[in-house]
Amino acid sequence: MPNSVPDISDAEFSVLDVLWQHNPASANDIVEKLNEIKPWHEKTVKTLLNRLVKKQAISYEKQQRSYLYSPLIERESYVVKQSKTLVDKLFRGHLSPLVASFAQQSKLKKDDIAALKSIISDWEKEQQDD
Amino acid sequence: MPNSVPDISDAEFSVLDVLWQHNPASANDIVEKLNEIKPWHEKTVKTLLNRLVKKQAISYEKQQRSYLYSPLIERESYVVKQSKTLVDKLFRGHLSPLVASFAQQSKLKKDDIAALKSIISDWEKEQQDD
DNA sequence: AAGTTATAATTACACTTGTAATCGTAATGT
DNA sequence: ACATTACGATTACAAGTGTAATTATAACTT
Repeated sequence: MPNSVPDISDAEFSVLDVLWQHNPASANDIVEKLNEIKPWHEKTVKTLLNRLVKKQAISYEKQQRSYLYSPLIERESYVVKQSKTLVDKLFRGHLSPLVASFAQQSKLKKDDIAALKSIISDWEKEQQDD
Repeated sequence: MPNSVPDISDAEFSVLDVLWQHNPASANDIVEKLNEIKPWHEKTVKTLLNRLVKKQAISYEKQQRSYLYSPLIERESYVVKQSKTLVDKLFRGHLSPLVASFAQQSKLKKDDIAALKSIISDWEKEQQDD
């Protein structure tokens, strides 16, 4: 069975996101990195780490006195799951209305357009191959 | 100040989504409609309606003994806010990686592709106009 | 008018989340 | 060896959520 991704709260996600960037990492490494962004108390971060361990989202390995943490789930899996959940909920599974919404909000940049074109042409290429 | 959209839980969203489809509606109308999808007790739905009223997401109008509820926030506003939140969180504000992810998961249908092309050509047209 | 009933309002209660503080213990300094 | 400290583990506690049950009240029935 592929990747069953547990529910992860917003605060927990921020911790995970640091771990995805570099791992394994000690609690202190994570606290330091996080503090560039979030003014969270060390104790808070440790709580979040514990909860992530309980949820089996991360693992640790004892190293002397402290632990080295690593992600157990991949960012990709999480991203795919969350994206699908949102698109299903808001657009009944269809992606294009989301893109249209961004377009209407002028949230599309030339980079995005170029990327979209490339995605489309790849998609069309693959259609032929089948 | 434009639409300040309150935080809305998943269960509350389901109720709101029924109201967006047809309003105004009585609590019973909503319960009935919702029960096509969710096996929720009438009491549960009433609780959710109350919470939505408190959050100022919906309003009501007394009609004889019961109330008629209507949305106070537009679905569009909610959708825009949630979409932006997700894209900011997962893709640092860039939409195209989300589309790429869907493409990779084979979640793009011909309809989506056609819609995307149209969005792109509109976008390009507008660039000229400026 | 009194009893019954349909509604809304209030209360309940366990679980999750944000945000730590405190406790126990193993390592470190002196 | 003993005191201090640096960790992780346990506990805390209010707000939000899911999921109703109970209570108050206004309307309908007889």
